[in-house]
Amino acid sequence: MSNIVRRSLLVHHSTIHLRFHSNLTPSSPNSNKLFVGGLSWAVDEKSLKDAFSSYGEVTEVRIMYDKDSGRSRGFGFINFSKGDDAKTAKEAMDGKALLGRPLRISFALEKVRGGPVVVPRISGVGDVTRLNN
DNA sequence: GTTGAGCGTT
Repeated sequence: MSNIVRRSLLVHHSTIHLRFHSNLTPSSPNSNKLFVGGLSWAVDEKSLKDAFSSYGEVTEVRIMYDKDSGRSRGFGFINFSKGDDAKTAKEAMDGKALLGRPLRISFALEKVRGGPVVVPRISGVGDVTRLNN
């Protein structure tokens, strides 16, 4: 009888270990940067800074605007001087409404340009003999 | 004139 050809999945899963920041749930006040979402399209940096500067010293407030329309994308970033204040502001303003729209605050992911980019080193794939050494 | 979850440039 015909034998069911077993799919030889001997390809393992390679040894690609994608290491993220090992923190998929940024609930740690280790970062002083807060991600603010759910912002109204009428909210500006001044309003945010004015609303968050009351909980701590805001050193940086950045709202992402669209390059086509020039309207705010509805999210921004707030940089506090202390992570503790950021956590306080987060726990304090998260869920609250600003300009008629509820805010969604969470710790921002450190997007660093030219940061520690983890290069997946593929090993055991073909006869790749040290192409990257 | 609109829309509605998300993660950004100097």
